[in-house]
Amino acid sequence: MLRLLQAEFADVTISKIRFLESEGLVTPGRTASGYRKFSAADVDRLRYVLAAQRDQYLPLKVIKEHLGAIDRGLSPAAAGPPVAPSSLPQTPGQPVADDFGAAGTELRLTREELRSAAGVSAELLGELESHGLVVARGNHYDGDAIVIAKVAADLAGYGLEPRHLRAFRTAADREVGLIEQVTGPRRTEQTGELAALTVRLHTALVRSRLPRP
Amino acid sequence: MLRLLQAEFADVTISKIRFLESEGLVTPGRTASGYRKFSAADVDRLRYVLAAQRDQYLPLKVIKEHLGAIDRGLSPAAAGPPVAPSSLPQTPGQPVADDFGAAGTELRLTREELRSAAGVSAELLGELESHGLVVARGNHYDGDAIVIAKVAADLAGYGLEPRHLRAFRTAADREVGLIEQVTGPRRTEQTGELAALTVRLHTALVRSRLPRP
DNA sequence: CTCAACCCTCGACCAGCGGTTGAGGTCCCA
DNA sequence: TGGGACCTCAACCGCTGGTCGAGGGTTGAG
Repeated sequence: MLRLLQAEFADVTISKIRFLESEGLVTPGRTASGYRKFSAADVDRLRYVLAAQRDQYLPLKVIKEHLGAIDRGLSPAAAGPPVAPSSLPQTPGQPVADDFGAAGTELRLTREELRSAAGVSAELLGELESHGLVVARGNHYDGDAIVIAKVAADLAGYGLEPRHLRAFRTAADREVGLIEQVTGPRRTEQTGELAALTVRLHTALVRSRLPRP
Repeated sequence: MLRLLQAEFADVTISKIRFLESEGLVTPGRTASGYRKFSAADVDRLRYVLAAQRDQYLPLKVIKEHLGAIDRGLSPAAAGPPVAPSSLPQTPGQPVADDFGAAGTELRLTREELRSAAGVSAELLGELESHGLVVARGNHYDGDAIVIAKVAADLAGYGLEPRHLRAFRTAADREVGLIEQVTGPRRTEQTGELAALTVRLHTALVRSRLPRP
C-alpha cells in the first residue's frame, strides 16, 4: 500500500504515515500481531490528506478538521482565493478581527484624515458625530472611527442612515457598562478578554436569529 | 497604516511587516531619510498577503508567486479542494467564525451533543434556554448554539450569569429586526452582508467605548 | 530451526518557516 | 534638546512536520 501511494505522491514514507496516524489523521486497523492493516477507505483518506497538503498547502490541523467535517457528513468550507489587490473597493470585507488587546499607541487622525481614510463625506461624518457614533478624543480620532465610518457608509447604501444606527450606540454603551461592572472602570487584562467574549456572544446571537437560509 | 491593517488583521505587527518586506512580498517606498512610506497599493498588497495567510493558510513562498502572477497580469491559480474520500453525503459546510454567508445544511445536534460540544453543564444550558439565549429548532441545535454556550460558560467564569446576558438577546433581536426591515423577512444575498456590516459596526463601537489602555 | 526482511514503539533529534527581540543608531518635532 | 518613533541587522525562538535509530517482535523461505 505504501507503493500504491508512492505512485501518486513522491515523498510519502512509512514514517510519515506513522506520523500522520500519531496525529490522528488516519486510524488503520491492526492485525493480531499489531501490524497496521490499511483498508481502501484508509488509503482514500491518506490520499485526501496528501493531496490537501501538496495542492492546497493546508496545515495538518486544518486537514484534520476537514476530515472531521466530512465524517460528520459535511463538506469542508473551502475558502476562496482572496480578492486581488489593486481593486480598490475593498470595503465590504471580513468582520473586524476580535482583537481587544491593549493596542500599542493609538492612531491619532485629524478629522480630515479620518474622512479620507474612511472615504466618507463630511456630511455623513457630521451626522455620525451628532448621533454619537463617532466621537473625537480631544480633536483626534482613532482607528475604530475609521471602521465605524466605513461601515456606516456601506450601510447607507442599504438605506440605513446614522439616525437608524443610534440603537447600536446604546447597545454598545450598555455592553461596555456591563464589562466595567465586572472589571472596574480601569482597563485591565480582563477588559479585553471580556469584550472579546461579549462581542462573540453578540455575533453568534445575531447569526442564530437571522432567518434561516 | 499599521493601525489601519490591524483593524482587519488582529495579529499584524510592525516586525511582521518588516519581515514580509525582507521576504520580498512588499517593497514600500522610502522617504529621503529611510522611513518606509506605504502607498495605498502597498497596503492592498499587504491585505492580500495577510488574507491569504489567514484564510487560505498559504505559505509565503506561494503567496509571493501569486503576487508575481498578479503583477504580470495573470490571476493566481486557486487549487480547488481535493476530492473527498469515500464520497459521503456531500452537504455544504458549517459556517466558520464570523461567516454570515448562506450556510448550507445546518449542523443538527441533540441537546446532549450540544452539551458535550460546548462543554457546559446541563444546568447552565437549561438557564440559557430559559433566558432565550440558546433556542432549539424542533429539538435540535445548530453551530451557533455551541458558540453561545461556550462563551456563556466563559462569561460565567467572570461572574456573568445567563440572566445578565438577556440584554444581549434583545440587542441581537433588534439588530436582526432592523436587517429584516431592509431586506425583508426572507433570507437573501443581502441578509448576510448586512449582518456582517452591523456586527462589525457593533464590534468597533464596543471597542471604541472601552476604557483606553 | 534459522535467517533475512519486515514490522512495531518510543524518544531523541532536526530543518525550515514565520516571525520576535534587542542592541545600537538615526530622525524629527514640540 | 529630549523622547518617541523609526531604522538595520543578527541572534534567537516556538511550532510544524517530520526523520532516525535503538530495541524488539513477526513472518515466510529454505
